[in-house]
Amino acid sequence: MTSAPKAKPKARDADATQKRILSAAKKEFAKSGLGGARVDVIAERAKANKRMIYHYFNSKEELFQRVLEDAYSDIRTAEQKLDLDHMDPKAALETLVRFTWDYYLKNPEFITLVNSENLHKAKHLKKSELVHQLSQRFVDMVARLLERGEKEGVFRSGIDAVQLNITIAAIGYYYLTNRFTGTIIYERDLMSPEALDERLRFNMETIMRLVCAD
Amino acid sequence: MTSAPKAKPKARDADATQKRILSAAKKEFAKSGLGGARVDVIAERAKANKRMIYHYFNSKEELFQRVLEDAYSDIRTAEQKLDLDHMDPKAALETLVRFTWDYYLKNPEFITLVNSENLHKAKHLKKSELVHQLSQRFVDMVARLLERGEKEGVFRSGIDAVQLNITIAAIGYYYLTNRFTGTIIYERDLMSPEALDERLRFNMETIMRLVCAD
DNA sequence: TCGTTAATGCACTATCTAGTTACTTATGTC
DNA sequence: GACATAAGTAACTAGATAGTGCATTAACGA
Repeated sequence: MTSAPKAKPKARDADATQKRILSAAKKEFAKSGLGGARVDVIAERAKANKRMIYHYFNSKEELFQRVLEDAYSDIRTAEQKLDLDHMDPKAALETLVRFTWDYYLKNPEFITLVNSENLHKAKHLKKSELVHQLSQRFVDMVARLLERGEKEGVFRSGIDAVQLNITIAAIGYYYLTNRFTGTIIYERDLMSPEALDERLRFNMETIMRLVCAD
Repeated sequence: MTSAPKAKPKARDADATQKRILSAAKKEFAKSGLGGARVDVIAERAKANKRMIYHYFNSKEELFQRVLEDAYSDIRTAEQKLDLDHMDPKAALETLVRFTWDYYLKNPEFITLVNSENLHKAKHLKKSELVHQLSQRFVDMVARLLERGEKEGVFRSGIDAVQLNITIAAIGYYYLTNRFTGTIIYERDLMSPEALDERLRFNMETIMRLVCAD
């Protein structure tokens, strides 16, 4: 019989549904920001009912907060896995610069989410204890690296770990987040493979010149 | 007599009204982004009627485009006034780095507007012939500076003007646009006068080490 | 003084959107 | 196998929000 395949009763799976919602929300928030994101769009893309979003996450803002927390968790976890403590200082620094660039490149939502959160003065991140802890660990890791390099005489002394972290992030982040206006202003395709390679090389040079002893 | 000052007939002044609208729009767009901005709020803050906005600017998007164009015009005009061509190359470069930082600091709306425009893939800026021309002049100015410094032997050779421009902007822009999440992650007040001074010094060092001959 | 044009104001609408109410259906446990 | 609980759905609402229709009034030249 060719009877209409009657919307199958659909197996129930709370975990899977939450994951689908989070994934859809990440995309939508990244694309349109917190304000521009549409709850209905998230529901549709998650193949869930809008009611489910409120069932699991209470409100659009709490959902955003959760998406943001997960995004920070992901990058901080990946950074820890670099295991910089067991590398030669120069190599470790190069690894960090390259990792940061690659991560932004492969996870463009991260950048847009952070932008959106800053537009809202970080009011969601403030509430997250988890992010707090992860950040601490991250800064410490870079501080140890600087200390080690200094002791070995390959890094200059007196470099502040926070300023360095900000700078490493900045030179990759800015290039990528402003790629659309950048393409117009500089009349150059900033996203071709060659352009991306060139930028990574330039960034590497910038940081090594800044940090390494003369 | 204490008669109610009967809403005075209000002198008509097309120019002044447009300027008030543009100024209010800049604030509102910077605060909430294109999507989050409310036309009613702009009207109220401009002490104009909402009808006026549509009378002069046709739509919310066209108003945004105009605000954005004006913002780019302003910074590019200010840059030209630096008159870098008549300064010693090193001093000129320092001047540019300091100017860029100061401009972002004193015009925080500029940053937020650019962020918002990039969220929308620069579709408004694409239409602007003016911005196109101004950008060209700006890149040329820095290219001349690099050339001059190279000839005098104070700058390294082979530095790309576009990459340098992007980097100078990045290290200031990122710090300021992400100051809210940054404050949380680094557990440090990034906006105190001392912190701002320190950042400018760090940025100056970053750029000079990158550009100057060893 | 008159008439044309441009500036201004008010009230309205069509549409959208976060969040909810009230319901149905699957799942696993005793 | 029935009961309790959690997963899922559809239709609705109250409030916003971009954009308009239309009437009114100032400015200014003839």
